[in-house]
Amino acid sequence: MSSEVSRRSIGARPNPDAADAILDAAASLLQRKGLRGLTTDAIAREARASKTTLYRWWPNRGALLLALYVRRKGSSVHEDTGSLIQDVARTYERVFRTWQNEGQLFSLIIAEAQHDDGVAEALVAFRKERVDDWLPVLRRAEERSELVDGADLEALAESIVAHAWFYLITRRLGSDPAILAARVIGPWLRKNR
Amino acid sequence: MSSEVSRRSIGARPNPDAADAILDAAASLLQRKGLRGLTTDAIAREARASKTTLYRWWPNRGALLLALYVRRKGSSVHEDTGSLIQDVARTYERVFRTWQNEGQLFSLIIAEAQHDDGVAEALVAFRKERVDDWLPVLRRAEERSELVDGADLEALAESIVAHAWFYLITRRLGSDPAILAARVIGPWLRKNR
Amino acid sequence: MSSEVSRRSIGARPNPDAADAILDAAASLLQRKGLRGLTTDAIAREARASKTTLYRWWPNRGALLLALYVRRKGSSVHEDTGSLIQDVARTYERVFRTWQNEGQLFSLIIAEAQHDDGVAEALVAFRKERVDDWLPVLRRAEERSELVDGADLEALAESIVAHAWFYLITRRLGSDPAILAARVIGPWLRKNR
Amino acid sequence: MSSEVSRRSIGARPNPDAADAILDAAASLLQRKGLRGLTTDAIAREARASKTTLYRWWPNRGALLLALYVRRKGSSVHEDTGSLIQDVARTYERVFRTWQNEGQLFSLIIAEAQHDDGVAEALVAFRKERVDDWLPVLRRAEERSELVDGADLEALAESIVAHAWFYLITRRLGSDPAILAARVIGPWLRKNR
DNA sequence: TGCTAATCGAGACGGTACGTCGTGTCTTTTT
DNA sequence: AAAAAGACACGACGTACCGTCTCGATTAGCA
Repeated sequence: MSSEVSRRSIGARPNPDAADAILDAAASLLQRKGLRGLTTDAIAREARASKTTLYRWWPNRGALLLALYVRRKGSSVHEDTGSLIQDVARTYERVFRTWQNEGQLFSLIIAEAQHDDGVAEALVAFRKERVDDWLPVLRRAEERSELVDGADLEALAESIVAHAWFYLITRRLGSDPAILAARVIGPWLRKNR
Repeated sequence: MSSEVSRRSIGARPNPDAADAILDAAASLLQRKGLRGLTTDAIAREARASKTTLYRWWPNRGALLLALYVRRKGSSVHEDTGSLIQDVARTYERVFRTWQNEGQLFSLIIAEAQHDDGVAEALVAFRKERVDDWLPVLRRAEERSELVDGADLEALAESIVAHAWFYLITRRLGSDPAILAARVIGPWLRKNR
Repeated sequence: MSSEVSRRSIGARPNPDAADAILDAAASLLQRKGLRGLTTDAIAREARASKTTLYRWWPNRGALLLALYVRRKGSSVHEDTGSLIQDVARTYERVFRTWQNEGQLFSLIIAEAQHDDGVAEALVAFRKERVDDWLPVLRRAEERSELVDGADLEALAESIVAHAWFYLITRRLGSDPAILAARVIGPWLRKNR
Repeated sequence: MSSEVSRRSIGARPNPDAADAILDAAASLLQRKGLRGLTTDAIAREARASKTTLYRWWPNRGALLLALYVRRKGSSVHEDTGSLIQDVARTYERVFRTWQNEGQLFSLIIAEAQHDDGVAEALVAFRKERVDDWLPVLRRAEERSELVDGADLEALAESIVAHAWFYLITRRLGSDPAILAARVIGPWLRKNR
């Protein structure tokens, strides 16, 4: 927690500590109680904040969840092992491990996007980021001649991401990341290597 | 509606008419009022059923929504145009058109699955069905030598489904089905054809 | 239980065993679960009877409760110790002890009487019986010159019963029966004795 | 109604207007629809209050009914005619007249008290209040030497109340209040007056 | 002996109420 | 002016109970 005992007004301007405390509280609740515990009341209480403050920072629950997810996911740097299939496998492994804990949150955002256009737009943008993150890695693989000729790198990137999300949604985060990587990347790899 | 005026017990066993009437009512409400009108109270009232009956058939609202979705989507017979890429494109076209109206319902089910294990299981089973639906089509394509040697048909089937869901979630149902099909299937197709 | 394993039709006429079993079951449930467990569903299940049978014997829940109470209360013979105040005290003691277990049932009947005229009538008749039961005892006390001159025996009888019911309703069954008897009877007793 | 159009939060503390509005609504419903119309949903709707608010003020329906009864019965000031028997008679007359309309409500509370400890406690307290109300009146009668020597005033007060409740329960509100008063008070009165 | 009539257990059904929960808005009091 | 506090309206959810109904099996009495 960024502030322990109490947090008061800091005068006639918003107090960023409040927003932090709210996100911290939400994260803690998610860890301890799961999705069902992630209510606006509980978050505010946990943060020793008021719902007024919560709604001053985010227009609705979905926006808060998204902010929470973005803050928690951290950077999406992909490794460079020299082998695309290994890069993908390691990413799947890392992402699945993360999602074991908070994949629910991501699913919930998907749901929230149905009622809230703001969340929906943010989700669309988020997808694009994830896909774009892959492009440099894929270009290097292409330079190493790992890929079939004329491979559509964006399509491949999207496929990688789509499969990750698909496995999250269908609750198969326990799958072997290496096998999944092979299945997804396989057809894009040059045969005679 | 399967029965108009009244519907009574048919003895010491569930009356399928009741379940039908409830699904009919839910479908009608979805059409007329949208997702927000799909409350258990409203559905029961519309069906002239009691909530007891509704909850006898489905353990919670999510399960009912899934049943509704499954029933509405109809059979998933894939066409056989003699060209896999066209088969996939046509399916995407059909599915996206359906989802334009009730994709929300499906997204909602995904969300509901996060805090309801029953719905989650049903969703997992649903995925398997969708994937299995594709296998015969893919086998025929293989016999026609459309696919690269040693193609993992199940992986391909899963990829087809994963992309569809991914596009739904990221709100890109307006995308060109043919282009998407080409991107998904492309790398699995034999080159020298 | 009057019948152990199963109880079938005995032809084209009601089977009294069924009614017995239902009352037995109700009594057992009341003992074990209290008033809240005394639902028509639970009684039927406990009796291995069907609700159809239950409602064949009694038109509604109130009637069943009343039958149960009447059967359980047994005879209301009052003792004759030679002292009215002792007679009353012993009766209060016995009745309060009984009500410790099933006074709730009696209160429930009072409630049921509000919606059901049949139960109401039965309750009125029941009061009259209780009052009349006291008259012989009071007459003997009068002959022993225990009472003030010109005592209205019916009024006294009613007062005795009214106080018992009042203590039941206001949950004071733990009161000392002798003290209560003295308070109720006191003013009716001749002083110089 | 204490507030007509809208009623909002008045800060971080309960708004008594809400409770008032709820009781008003309940009273109105009782008048118009009778006991069966007195559902928590209907009361909340009529009061333009939320069920949350209703249950914030009273733990359950029974408690609300009791509050309603207490408020409606008004003050229990007993008249002082200079004659105890007349005071009692007039009170019986007034109470019986009131109960003609809402005795059901009181009976229902008695019933509710059987499976709700909160209501039970309230009912017990209510009895004590009613009994205590009588004590000043009885003391004045004693000072006027109306009562026999050494009369237990509390016992007498309780007897007065017990008989009233008894007559309510056994549906004899049509009885002559003067006769009843004479029967109840008679033995407590000094003879040679 | 085969037929008829009514009961029985079983449990689903319509209807209706209850009490809980979650969201987003509001107002007061304190800083 | 912003913060904590928490009450508020709205409205959904899932549970419980009552009294009615239909089924298939059962049994006694009549033909």
